[in-house]
Amino acid sequence: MSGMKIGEAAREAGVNLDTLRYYERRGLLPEPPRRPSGYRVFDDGTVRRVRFIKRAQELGFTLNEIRDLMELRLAPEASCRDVRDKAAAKIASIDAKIQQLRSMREALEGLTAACSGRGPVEECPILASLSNDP
Amino acid sequence: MSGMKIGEAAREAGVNLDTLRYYERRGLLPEPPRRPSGYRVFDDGTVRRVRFIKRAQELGFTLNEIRDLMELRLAPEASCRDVRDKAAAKIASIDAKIQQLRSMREALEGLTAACSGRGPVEECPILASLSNDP
DNA sequence: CTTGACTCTGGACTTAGGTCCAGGGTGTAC
DNA sequence: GTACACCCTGGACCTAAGTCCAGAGTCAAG
Repeated sequence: MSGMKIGEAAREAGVNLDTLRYYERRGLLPEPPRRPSGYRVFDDGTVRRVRFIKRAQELGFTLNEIRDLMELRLAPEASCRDVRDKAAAKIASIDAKIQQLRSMREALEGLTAACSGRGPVEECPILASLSNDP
Repeated sequence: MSGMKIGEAAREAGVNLDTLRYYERRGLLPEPPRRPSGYRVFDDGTVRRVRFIKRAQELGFTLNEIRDLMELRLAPEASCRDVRDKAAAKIASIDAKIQQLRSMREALEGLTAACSGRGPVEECPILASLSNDP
């Protein structure tokens, strides 16, 4: 279905209509043609593009990274390897974040293990441990 | 060393001096006494309190959660169990975040495995997979 | 007494990704 | 011929945790 107004395009893509205008400002969507009234006219390609963005976001890419990824599609000299490299870098940064969360988890686990859950808050070993200099 | 001005207290605590004023506004630090000139006067207790905040942040607590945690210390009816429950809830939310990152990682891993790294970007299976409807 | 370092306030700015609003104009179904 | 849904713009607002700034006042050493 081609030639949609912004409301319909937003419904099709599953986003708020302000999000479409925001993506346009951010350079993630091309400036759409306009009707004489100034109304934007969207086509299926744009809707698919928005869904691409949403899926990439679910994989942890930021909007800037997604814009780079999409610009790669237009670069004649870009290779499949460029895309794979970006994906690999993203995997590495996800791994780093997981590691950080694990060590936070471990520290918290250690604290709760020391706490019986009984007694007044003044004797809580968790608070005590946070209060004492390391 | 008691009776510090804000600059020294900030150095002692290892934070920016604006951070101390910000914590005061956010209710994480009590309003300090003032000299006749209006200068804040900090004591060691405040410096320790800031270090407490910083350590709790490293464990993934937000400033609001830390404020709740510290208010617990003043509540006469609060028990050690309340603190342990908050820590346990934080562990659960860390676990949830790790799970989400894992599934992102897995999806990305699947995509890069499908990509040889050779060929032009038009044939990239990663971009193709992001472009196609799920 | 002057110089330089320090402090005060209120408010603006940052990153990321949007959402919402007011005050207009447009389109169309009845 | 009008009621109602839709669209436009620019800018304000949101969360989180600060950082920075201008313009004014204070303090300490030499």
